[in-house]
Amino acid sequence: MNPLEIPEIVIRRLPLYLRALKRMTEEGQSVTSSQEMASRLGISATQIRKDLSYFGEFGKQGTGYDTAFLRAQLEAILQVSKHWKVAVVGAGDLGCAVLRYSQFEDGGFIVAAVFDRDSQKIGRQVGHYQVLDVARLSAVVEEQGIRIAILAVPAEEAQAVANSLVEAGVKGILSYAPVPLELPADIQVHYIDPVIGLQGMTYYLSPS
Amino acid sequence: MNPLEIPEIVIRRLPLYLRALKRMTEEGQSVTSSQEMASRLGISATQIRKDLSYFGEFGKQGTGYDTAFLRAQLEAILQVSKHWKVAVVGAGDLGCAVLRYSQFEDGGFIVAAVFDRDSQKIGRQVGHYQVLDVARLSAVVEEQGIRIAILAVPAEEAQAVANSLVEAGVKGILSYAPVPLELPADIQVHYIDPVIGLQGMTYYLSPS
DNA sequence: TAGATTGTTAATCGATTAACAATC
DNA sequence: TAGATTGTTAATCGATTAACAATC
Repeated sequence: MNPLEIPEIVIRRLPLYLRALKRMTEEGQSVTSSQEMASRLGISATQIRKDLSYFGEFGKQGTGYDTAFLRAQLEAILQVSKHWKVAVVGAGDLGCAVLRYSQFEDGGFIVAAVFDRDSQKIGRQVGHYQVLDVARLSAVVEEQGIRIAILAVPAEEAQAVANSLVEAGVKGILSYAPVPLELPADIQVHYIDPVIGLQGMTYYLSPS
Repeated sequence: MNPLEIPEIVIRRLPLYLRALKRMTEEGQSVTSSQEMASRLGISATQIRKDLSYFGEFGKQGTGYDTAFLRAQLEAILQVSKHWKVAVVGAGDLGCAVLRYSQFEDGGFIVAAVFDRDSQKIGRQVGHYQVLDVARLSAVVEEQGIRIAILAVPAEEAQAVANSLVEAGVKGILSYAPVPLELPADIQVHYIDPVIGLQGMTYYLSPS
């Protein structure tokens, strides 16, 4: 089965399955079922089984799934069995919060470098990292073979920084900047914008 | 047309349209077209017109849309013409970054209270806010009529805090905690998890 | 008028789900 | 064996898109 044929929406659900399985293995639970995962995640059991079936047969009829095995399979599929180096651009409040957020490491990512353009911040220590001059971005990204970046710069700078990142070899960008980036089609981009999330909720709230 | 019939996926795109229109009006652009918005947002022009048509006829054939008018319409539809009070729970790195994030106010939200359970943090000043004891959460949320909360507490505490919030009258929760919340069906929940976002990208990256 | 662009219909495309044989 | 649960097919459901009349 050609991986290119797997719907992106399926791929986007796999990390949720993986997160649930991690928790189960950490809590010592060795077996689960599509039914149980479904009730935890609020996704139908059929959909979970269908999603997994794109990649292989991981369960046993009558029994369910071995949590550790399925977890390892999903980590392999998502390519997070090993850690990816990540560059963080922008050492403001948000960038710093990102640096101190331990979940990245658990999830398969290690911050390899932090950049800012503000001379006030360059050289400072944040968490275990020293903030580097964004002028060195290309050089460091290339040297270290960094493929993933987290963008935590103001909206006005986001496109320019994203361009530099891509030019330096970055293939995936997680952007916190509230602006749609224009990048080559082969670059993976994911946006995080809390305001967009909130505005999608207020529609459903009765007016106050 | 019954608002309940409008697909959620349509509602979720409206904030993106709104954001683009805001930018246009701020830049002095008075007219746009579905075509132009499409190319900015990476969404098809047909889809944008279809989405808008659920709510009315906002454009002029041959001309396009008045940016200020359409912006105002979308703000009304999404109910963000006025500001919503928001409670932030958790005054760690992430909570503090949220407090200093100016986009919320532009987007229609005002932080009305900040809570933490750590006595080290209670009473401290963060941005313009004083951190309150989470024990006072119910009382303050009820008093102030707060309907929306941002959850920035550790995974283990998230469900319990969410329960308190809902009991106190909160109807929408934006959660940064990496755990699926179990809440009544009428409560709006939106999750933000950067790790989930990154793991959905690594699938597509060639192994390093 | 000619050109542009909307709003909408119908066709297409894709995702979800119900049902069930296989089998542990 | 009986009960449980998988993997998969086919049917259903829903979202996107192509096409175009309406009209500014």
